[in-house]
Amino acid sequence: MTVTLADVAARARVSPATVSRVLNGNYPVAASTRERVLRAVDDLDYVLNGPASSLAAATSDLVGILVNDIADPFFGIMAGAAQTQIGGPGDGSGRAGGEKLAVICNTGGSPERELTYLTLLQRQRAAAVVLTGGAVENEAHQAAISAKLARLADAGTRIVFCGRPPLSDGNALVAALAFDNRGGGRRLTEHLVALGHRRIGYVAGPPDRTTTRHRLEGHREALRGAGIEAEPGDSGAGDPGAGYQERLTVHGPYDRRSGYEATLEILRRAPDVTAIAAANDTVALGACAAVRDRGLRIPQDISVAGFDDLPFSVDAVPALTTVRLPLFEAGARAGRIAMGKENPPPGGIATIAAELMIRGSTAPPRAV
Amino acid sequence: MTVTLADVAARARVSPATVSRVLNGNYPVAASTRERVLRAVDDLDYVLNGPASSLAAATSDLVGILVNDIADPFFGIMAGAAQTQIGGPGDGSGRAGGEKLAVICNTGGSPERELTYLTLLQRQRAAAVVLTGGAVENEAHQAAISAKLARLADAGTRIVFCGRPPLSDGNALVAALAFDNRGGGRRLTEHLVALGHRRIGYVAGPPDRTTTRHRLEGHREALRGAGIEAEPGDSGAGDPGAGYQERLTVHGPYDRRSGYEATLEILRRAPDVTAIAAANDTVALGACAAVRDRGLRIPQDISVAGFDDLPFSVDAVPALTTVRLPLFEAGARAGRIAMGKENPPPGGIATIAAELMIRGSTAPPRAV
DNA sequence: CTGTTAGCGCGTTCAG
DNA sequence: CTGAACGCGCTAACAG
Repeated sequence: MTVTLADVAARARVSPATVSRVLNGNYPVAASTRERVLRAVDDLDYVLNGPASSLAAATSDLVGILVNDIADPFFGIMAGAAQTQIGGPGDGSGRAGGEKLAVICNTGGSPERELTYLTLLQRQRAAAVVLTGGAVENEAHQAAISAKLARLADAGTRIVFCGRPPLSDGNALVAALAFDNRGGGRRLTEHLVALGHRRIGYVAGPPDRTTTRHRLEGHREALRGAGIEAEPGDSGAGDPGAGYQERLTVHGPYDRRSGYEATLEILRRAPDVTAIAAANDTVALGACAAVRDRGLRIPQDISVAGFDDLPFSVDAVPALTTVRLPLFEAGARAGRIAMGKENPPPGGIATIAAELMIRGSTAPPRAV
Repeated sequence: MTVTLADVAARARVSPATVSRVLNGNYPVAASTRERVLRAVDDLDYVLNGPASSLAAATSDLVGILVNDIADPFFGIMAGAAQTQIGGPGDGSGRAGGEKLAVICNTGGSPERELTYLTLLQRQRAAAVVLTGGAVENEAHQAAISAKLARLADAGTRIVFCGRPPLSDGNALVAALAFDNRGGGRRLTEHLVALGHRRIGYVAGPPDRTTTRHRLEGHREALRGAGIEAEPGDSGAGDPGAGYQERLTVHGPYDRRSGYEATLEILRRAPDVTAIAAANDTVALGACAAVRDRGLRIPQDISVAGFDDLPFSVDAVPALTTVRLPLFEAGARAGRIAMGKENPPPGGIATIAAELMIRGSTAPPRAV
């Protein structure tokens, strides 16, 4: 029923080996022969059997791209960018030549699913794997992932991190493009402090993520630098032992709803905050909604800032002050490294700068 | 170097066939034997060779999900939802049992790349393919796609459309979940008309997309129903032969920038419009920005409406009136159909309702 | 319930 | 430059 290499060979009056050689193109074949073969391919509408080919060659043309949440443009942009470098433009014939099949796998942020996908990719003998976004900070999982990646690399799969810090165990088989989340977080809060803010709420991401931790650390660093850290809350409210900044930090998932609720909570705990920094733009949007629903104006009553500079942030009203991450560029670069089109950064690790984008959602606090 | 099924068999003191049977789970095996085999698998850290398995079984566990633009949450949400139904939750071991590998392929809206991906998926002997979003309306491409899909279906690949109208040639091998774009577009404009708007600008999507056409047709239908269609523009401006509504419609890509520029253009052509309907929410955001940059207020001076009800629309200020599409539900259902967990709709085609969401961005026009 | 026997369709030697 | 033979690792009949 299905047409095989042998059928093509028969029609082109050559041996199967010759057909294979034309198709893979990495072997000298007489022009006239190649012509005949290609005609036969088209005539018969032949499509290479991927599994058979991969089995014989011991490699496949699959490249995996792992993301935490594909519905989030943060990942969509990186993954799409990586795919542009991997999928190849095609030759327009739909015949599919040497292209790789770049495939995006949605882990939902679950380390188990991440491992499962890696195994699936390993099973397919993937040519490369790109892991995007922050990692979960759990020693057992980190170790499991690291071991799995080592085995993949061992089998010839190229591994690239994108927007993800290098493995803590210093696995050198992996090229890593890490975002400067800490620096970005620091500069953002420094900006707020420079405006005159002293009481700044922070809506953090899920507690066990590297991204969350780094951004929060940057925030705290800036506060400390301004001598704000130790400032006590009005004693009598909140946990006695908890510092003011601790009370002003609320963790939650990276979504709008979390930003909304965390902001209400912060406003409840400390009605005198003059600014809210959010872990990312999506969360910031929720924060804005909460601020407005409480009858407060942005930025006159409260400043709000985000992180990532996703496309919609400029359309918030007022436009969101945020930290720009070059998601597309980073994704594309990761894709190129995965394809071997570009060399990994020296030392295997590159830190990608984060740029402060000052817009309308932040302003000096009301006169105290 | 790499451990094979035979190695596992040797260690478990059974035949390769038995190992295969416990791994695939679809054949009776004594509990004690299975136990031994699984232990051997873990001991040896064995990972099934996907290509070999696919070759022998003549099917793979790959499921493709084609999207036009993965950076757009419209597709991200559907694709992510589909993947939840396909990837399976995993058993937490990272060992990867019978799960399918759901992979997202980004076509960039290009029919060539769509074809290429289909070929790649065909080459991999994919178990199923889900095509999401509007199709390009070009007869040659439609025919090519249809032929390719027929061949895929023929080889046992299940095909599901999600948010995409059925093939015009009535290819019955495909299950289609189509959005009621026309009905949604109609109801949206009816809402504007009911508010009292008569001069309504329309920012349409790319001209050759089914989604674009259907939404625009719904819009025109509503105008016609209200007897607005024939209303002439002030003669002397614009193409002599063009009707008023034609002049008020500007096409462009489904992105923010296009919404911005198209809206400026509409405002230039017809400064007296009182409402702008956009082809989708992203475009509507750009339209809002343009309206504001022209010094006009929403909705007092101009009403703006979107389409899709993406998560951020409720956070626009004022919140965006739009048409809600159940993207997640549709994606999940498509995923289930692709997996054979749910039967295709009767006749192979289901139309999914679109719900009008009235929010703050639309209001009656200023007193005329 | 388990072992044995054949291929699945292709890439890659090795000769010519 | 081309053809013939072999085997990649696994599943699917068959037997037992």
